[in-house]
Amino acid sequence: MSGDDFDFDVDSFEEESDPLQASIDELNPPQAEAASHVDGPLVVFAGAGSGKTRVITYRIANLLAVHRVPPYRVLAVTFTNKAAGEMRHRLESLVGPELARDLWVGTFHATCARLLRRHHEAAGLGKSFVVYDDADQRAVMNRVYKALGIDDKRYPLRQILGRIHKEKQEGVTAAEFVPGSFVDDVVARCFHAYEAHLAQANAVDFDDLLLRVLRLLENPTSEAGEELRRKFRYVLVDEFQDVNQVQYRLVRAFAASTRNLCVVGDDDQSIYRWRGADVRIVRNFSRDFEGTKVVKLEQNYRSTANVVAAALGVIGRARDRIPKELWTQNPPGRPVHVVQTASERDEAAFVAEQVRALVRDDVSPAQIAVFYRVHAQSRVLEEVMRAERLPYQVIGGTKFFDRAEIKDLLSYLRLVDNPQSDVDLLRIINVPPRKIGATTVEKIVAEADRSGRPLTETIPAVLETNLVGSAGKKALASFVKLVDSLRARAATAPPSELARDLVAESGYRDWLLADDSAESDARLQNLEELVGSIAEYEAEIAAAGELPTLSGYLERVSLTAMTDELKDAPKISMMTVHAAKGLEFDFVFLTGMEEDTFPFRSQDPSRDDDDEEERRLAYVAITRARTQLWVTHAERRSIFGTTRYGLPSRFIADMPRAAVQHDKTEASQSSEGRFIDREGWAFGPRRDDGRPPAPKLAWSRPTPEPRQAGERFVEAEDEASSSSFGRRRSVELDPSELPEHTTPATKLLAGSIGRGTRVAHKSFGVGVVLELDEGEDPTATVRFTGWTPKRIKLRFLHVAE
DNA sequence: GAATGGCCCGGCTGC
DNA sequence: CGGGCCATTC
Repeated sequence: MSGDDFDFDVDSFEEESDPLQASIDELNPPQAEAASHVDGPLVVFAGAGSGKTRVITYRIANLLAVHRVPPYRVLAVTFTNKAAGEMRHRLESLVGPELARDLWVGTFHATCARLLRRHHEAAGLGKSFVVYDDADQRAVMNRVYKALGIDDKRYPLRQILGRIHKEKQEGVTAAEFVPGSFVDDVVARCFHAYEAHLAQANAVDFDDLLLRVLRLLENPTSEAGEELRRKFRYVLVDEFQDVNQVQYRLVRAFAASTRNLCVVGDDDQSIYRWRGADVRIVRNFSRDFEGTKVVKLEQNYRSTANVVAAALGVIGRARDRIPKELWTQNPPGRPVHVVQTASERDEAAFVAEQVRALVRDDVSPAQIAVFYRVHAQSRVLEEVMRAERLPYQVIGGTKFFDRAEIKDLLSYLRLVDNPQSDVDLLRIINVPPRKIGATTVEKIVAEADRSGRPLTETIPAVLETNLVGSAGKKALASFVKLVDSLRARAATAPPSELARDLVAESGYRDWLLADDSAESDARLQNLEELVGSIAEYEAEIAAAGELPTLSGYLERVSLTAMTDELKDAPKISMMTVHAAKGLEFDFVFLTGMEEDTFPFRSQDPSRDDDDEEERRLAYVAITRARTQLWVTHAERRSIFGTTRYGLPSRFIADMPRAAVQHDKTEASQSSEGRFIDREGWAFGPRRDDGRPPAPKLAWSRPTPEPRQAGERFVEAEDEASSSSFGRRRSVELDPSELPEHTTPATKLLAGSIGRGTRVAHKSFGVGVVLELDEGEDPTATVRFTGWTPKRIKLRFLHVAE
């Protein structure tokens, strides 16, 4: 990629720049300033909903169109791949697809991965290096523990790994690490061994992606470093409040030659301290860079005045803020609804009821979001959404790429791509079972550790010796043959084809087929889906005029944030508050607003909880809402097997009374709501503000249904049917019209239900009978759409038409 | 050597 | 509550 002599098609360009000028004129004065002040350091403090994205895109468009900067000399760092995609998309319509395509837009990790591929040699990596994720790191460390004889009980692996991670985020390498305590000696030994294993495997972890580029940049004698230092003329970083030390050093190094560095952030929205982010970096930016221009965007265009007021109430009590005042001209809108619910089920039922009402009023589900503090809270919400037939998608959490079969297939692919990757080899060497047992594997690993060579090289060597028996040798030899043939195929076939063949040739397909269960069926489908996703990738890359590669696909998989999965399908989005950063929705439900849940309190006393960060997190959550916000809290919540009785979150009390309306579900029977006053005093519900008392809400049934003795069946069913959504309407099936405790089921059913009968359950919807257990109390095993098969007594079922 | 069942432990946020 | 690990059994 050479020089500045980039040739523009000026004529076609002029036409495009007119709408650009028109749009810049629409910006308010500080926005326009931030977009057009292009030279020298600039920090933009962009309040929530202040039109930040707009400013950034116009700024870039301005650089390209007015200042004629070649696009490949502009680097824009975003927080998620999705944000990068959106930015590119917007720029396409501003400056045209050709220019937008050559911009460097991406996350720190994606950008560094791309640069490393280009400069892998200088960075000391093989061409097909792989990126090890969390699980891979643990696998490596497991092996290190075994080799060094370290006791996992005394030194929990996670803790040691976490420590190494923390050091790397500060830019500390194994060589530079100075042990300061007894435990640190263990950390140091593991650190060295861990790095050695990664190097041997031609692998990097997430931290390495950044560190290795940084090392190049900061090496004055490296040619690649010199190239990188001159590469970008303009550097722009979004969500700057969440950068860590390494990222900051990267940014500074990229911008060192020109000082054209623009950072955009909001210290009030800094929510990744636990990941090494340091708010002080954005706060001190203008001190670090002499002559920094400071712009503050303080007008909120996104939310109603009530939502803004609630958000300000929460963030106003934070310490250490850069002084700024968010304001809005928007109409007040509806008050923020704070709703007390009885339990997490009641809470979920309430959310579902409200969502249903919105959808009935023609609100697109895509404009509705449900937030929670931790993923564990999503399960109940999901169950109710499914039962209610409400279209939803969960962002993040353990999903597709965490499934065993997907990881297996990916491991095969990674091993084919990078023979040195021991973690991957170990994962699949006996999956499907091919008679290479634990003992054999241990021997090979020991030999590899002894010789310091990757397993791929060790296995053929072992075959020459008598370390393993003849049966083991035979099994190993056929495994080697398999991998070799796959690798040969990879040289010619496109990745998706390779993957498809792999499923068959590895024996994986037969292995799953042999197990004739519904589950293995689903796993096979998952594999097909993965193959499909590879094909999708190929089509996409080909459309961009590039060559799809296995490495490229694998890298995309490892770097794709879960938030990025968010499709624009008309579905309700459910996600953690962290994942919600940078997004906005018309209608937002913020759930689990109880002390200890949000603000979150860790069970682990050694972890210092950070109340300030929790507060900022709450601020982020609230400011995602455009039109209306519901804040729900439950009196009791089952979490990790125990029931917790929680007081409403302190953040609720921090919202100004005038902006908030308090309600309760009927199932919430507690005498009075208890709110923690700012001074810590409890007082009653806030009905003293001149508003009439909230109407009785109708989403919960008046009295809980009497539980009949001996009615316990499958636990989930029991809970579901006694929860408050039993009478909810649903689209395909209307349970409210089903008699609740009719006998017909049992009587009728005896004759009319059998294998394959379509039946209905008031909570699970429609399903198919897999098996019938006739007896005293006939029970059927039923598979409902979207659920794992459940055992249900016939009297709770009805024949579906 | 593989499959299955019990038990213990961790338990958040994520590139 | 659920995943991962280990011991037991086939």
